[in-house]
Amino acid sequence: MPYNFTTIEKKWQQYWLEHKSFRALEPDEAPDAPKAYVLDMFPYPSGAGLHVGHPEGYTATDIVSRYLRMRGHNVLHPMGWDAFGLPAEQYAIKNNVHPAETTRKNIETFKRQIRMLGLSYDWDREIDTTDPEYYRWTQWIFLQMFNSYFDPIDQKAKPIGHLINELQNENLVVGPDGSVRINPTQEGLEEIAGEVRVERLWRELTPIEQQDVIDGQRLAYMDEVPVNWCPGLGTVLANEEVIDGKSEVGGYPVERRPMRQWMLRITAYADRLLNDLDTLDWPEPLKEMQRNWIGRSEGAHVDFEIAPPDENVRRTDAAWGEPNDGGNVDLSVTVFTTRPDTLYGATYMVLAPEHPLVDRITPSAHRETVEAYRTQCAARSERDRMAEAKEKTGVFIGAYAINPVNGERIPIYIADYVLMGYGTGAIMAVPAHDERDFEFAKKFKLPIIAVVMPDETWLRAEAPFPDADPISLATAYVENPGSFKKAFTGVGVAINSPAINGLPTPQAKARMIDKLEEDETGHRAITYKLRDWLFSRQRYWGEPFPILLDSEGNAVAVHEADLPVTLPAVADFKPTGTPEPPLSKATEWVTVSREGRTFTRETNTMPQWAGSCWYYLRFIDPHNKHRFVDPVKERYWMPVDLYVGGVEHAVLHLLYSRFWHKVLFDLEYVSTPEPFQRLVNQGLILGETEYHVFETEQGQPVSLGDVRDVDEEATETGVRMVAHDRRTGAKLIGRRLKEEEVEKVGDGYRLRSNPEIRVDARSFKMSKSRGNVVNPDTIVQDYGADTFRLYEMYMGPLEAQKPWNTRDIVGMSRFLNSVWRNIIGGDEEAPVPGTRAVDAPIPDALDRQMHRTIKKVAEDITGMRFNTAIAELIKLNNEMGKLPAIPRPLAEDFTLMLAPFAPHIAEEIWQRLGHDRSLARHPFPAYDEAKLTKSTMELPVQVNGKLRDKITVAADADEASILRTATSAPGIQQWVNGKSIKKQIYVPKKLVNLVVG
RNA sequence: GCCCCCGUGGCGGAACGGCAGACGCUACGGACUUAAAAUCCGUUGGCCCGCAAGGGCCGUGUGGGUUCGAAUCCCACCGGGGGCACCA
Repeated sequence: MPYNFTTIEKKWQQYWLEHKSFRALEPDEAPDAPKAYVLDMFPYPSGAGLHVGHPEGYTATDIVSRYLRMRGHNVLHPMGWDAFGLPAEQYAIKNNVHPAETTRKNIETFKRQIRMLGLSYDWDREIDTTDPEYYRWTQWIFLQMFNSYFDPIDQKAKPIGHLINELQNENLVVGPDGSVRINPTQEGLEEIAGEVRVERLWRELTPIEQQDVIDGQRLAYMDEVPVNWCPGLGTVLANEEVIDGKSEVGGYPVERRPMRQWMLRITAYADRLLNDLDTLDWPEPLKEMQRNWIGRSEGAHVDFEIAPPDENVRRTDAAWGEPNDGGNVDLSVTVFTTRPDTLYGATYMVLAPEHPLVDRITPSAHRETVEAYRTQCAARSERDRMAEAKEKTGVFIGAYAINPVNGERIPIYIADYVLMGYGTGAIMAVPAHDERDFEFAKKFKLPIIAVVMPDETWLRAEAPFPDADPISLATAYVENPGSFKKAFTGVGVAINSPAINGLPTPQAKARMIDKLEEDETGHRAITYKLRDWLFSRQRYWGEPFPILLDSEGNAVAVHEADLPVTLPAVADFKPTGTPEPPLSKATEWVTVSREGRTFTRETNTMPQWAGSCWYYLRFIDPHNKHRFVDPVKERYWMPVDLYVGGVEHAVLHLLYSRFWHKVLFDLEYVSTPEPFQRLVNQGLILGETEYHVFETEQGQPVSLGDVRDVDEEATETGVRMVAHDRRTGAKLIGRRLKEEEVEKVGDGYRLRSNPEIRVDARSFKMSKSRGNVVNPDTIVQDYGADTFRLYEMYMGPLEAQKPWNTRDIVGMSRFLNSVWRNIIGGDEEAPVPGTRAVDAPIPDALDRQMHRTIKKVAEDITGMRFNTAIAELIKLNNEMGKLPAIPRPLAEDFTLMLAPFAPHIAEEIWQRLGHDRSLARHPFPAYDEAKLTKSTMELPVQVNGKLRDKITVAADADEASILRTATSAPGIQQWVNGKSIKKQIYVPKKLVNLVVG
């Protein structure tokens, strides 16, 4: 008779809520308890409700939280809603419901589902990012960024007032591009003799220039950047949402157009975001993803002078194009390279099509072709450019640059394989030693000069002829590297490079940089792939910016006292059809008068990620009306000790919130440089394994070996598998098979009805269109929350990707029923519930096992190895089942150990064992070291590494006697007789290995 | 193309360089039942010898290596998954 999980689970969920069993104590309430901040990535409450992936991570942190509470920790374990975002808004537009309404309903559903799992959240700390009381502080943090700059001296954020001081004191100066840098001469710029002065002092600027410098340094700033604008949808789209120049949704054309957008200066933090990864206890692959995303490259900036387009044309001639600078300014292009050692091999230069210098240096004869090419590039989105990456395109612009190391005139091209957004938007092309340059040079018949000698293996592999003679290989490479199959991009020895000949690549790089710095034609430089974060969206359902714009479009901060800037409750939140955000239609809201002047509000909103950048701080002090978080509480709780969530946020949320946190740290609002000390990624739960046979249109099955290009294809009703016949190329359709139609033979699955035919077996990501989504509601209804929790934790390692298998759930259900039967016994409906617990000592063997289990379960919970912890509990329960009655201490300790995993049934058993208080804060059982060992031990004995017998010896026996016992063991004789024992190995308490020969 | 992770029974998965397959599922056999389901008990990597008790051989994607000893460490290859992708 199964226990009644429905009643029991409802009862205890209500009990926990009423008693606030999981309330996190304030710092002064728990002066002696160690703190633990255990956090889940809070969900976006979508309309679909919870899927089985959510409870995986939530149960894991719940087990850890419950365990730590039982170990006397003061645990902060909160839950909230990341509720701003596009899906609610799309749904709202389609169905004409206000997004606030859908969001409210979705949160309700999520909350009900999460509560039904019995998770030990402190519900008094629930937060919702769309609540004005929450987003006032999101806006407040934005204002801190708006009012801060990144100080180049101390490499940290500081209030903007400090910037003005430093400029006035001339510790900082202004560069020609308006950037701020450290004053290169402490005495003043006039000291740089004979040089063209590029930096300017604060006092040399006009007030308007001064304001521009300030605005240009803010961590939150406005800038004109090219975006994907889709007039059909009336919004900008991310690159991922654009396919073949059309919108993914609706197929409307998309244009690239520059728009004035809010940006956050995350690039200033690139180095710290990179370096501090080393201090974090995060999965290495995830750190690697962030490292790649930041993409730090070391190399050099090299300046190339621009030569006149023709020997006979002077720089002042009209052929230079506009503006005419009178010949007084040197025209030069700076390139970034990671291989300065290949500078002698630079045979041409490539600029990004959008490079600003192109207009100035293209002679009139080439204007038309250049413009045509630029238009062609602009019409294509970044994504298309990547898709067509195989074929190199570009045009010669009619100008030349001078290679600074050898004075060679090299032609300048524009090509879209050079990106304006990376490095300087210009490269020196070294076709012999760069794949892309190699391809481009071959297509445009440009010279290829070898300047690095590859090793012989490479030469032999890539040579155009099968010659094996090393000398002729090397000669051939020097004479004609273009005839080889590809460019040599590895490290070798410098050749054809007078300044560095004979040097291995690393030294050659260093020497070349030194030379460039001596000649003042270049310097050491570091570049990042990371770009500043485009932070504004033309949407309704997001946080409004706390920004006013004056008549010139200059941004002014809203006073802190006027926060929050609430989202106006408009009826019309649909896109305007122009780049104007929907909020611009809220005319009353938009116009603001302040101090006698009229302003308009910024009508863009913040992106989905804003609210999640700092929510972990608000959980610490969710009801504070005066600060975003109280500093005393912040110091107590931070950092987050354990953070669990999916890997999909690796370079989004997890990078963004580290960045915000560092800004807050620099401004001394938080006490730790990093927010999340330990992070664990839960693996994806896939749908049940599916079997497909591929068939021709006539229904003829084709074996998997004769099939190629297996893929998925969307249909009106869902998704199907498709493939092509390897020989005929005919299209094949996958037919889903029932499990019993399939059998495993050898290394694959075959049709039971026709073993000739091999079939496809795999699991897919759960998706609505595939129809393989499992709803947690059903599982909880059929088996109960405790069984559901156990099943998800027992599936395998938390981090691993693993397929769902409903059939397996019954195992956990049986386990809990068996526990119930063992400790409680027969009828749980009895008026005075009895138990099978008796006051008797635990039998020795079982006592040892119990102590081993306590040790193992405790270690496994800390190490997040829940599957093996549960296996251990099952084993102990199986042993308990063999007893006529359960000794009370065993029943109690077992129940306490089970509690973090299956809290409802554990509480119920605990109560029936005669306790009138929840076990939530009852001490977790402790194990006795002395009970872990036996007086005798069993040792395996190997001969030549193969197991041949086992011996039983005293636990404290010495090595000599153990070896004596081992060599004389009965099962060993036949293997050593007539042979000499060459070596005896005894691994203490592990095994004996005899080497004979 | 580059980077990262992973290949163990019919399935999910255990195993500080030291007894491979813990634990669960499935399947099979048995008990209970008029019967079925549910439940409970037993067996369950493959091959071979033996009536049996028992014993032997082979086995962690493939091939090599290090080691007294390798699923575990190293090299190469094959297969799967993920990330980045014209990043100079």
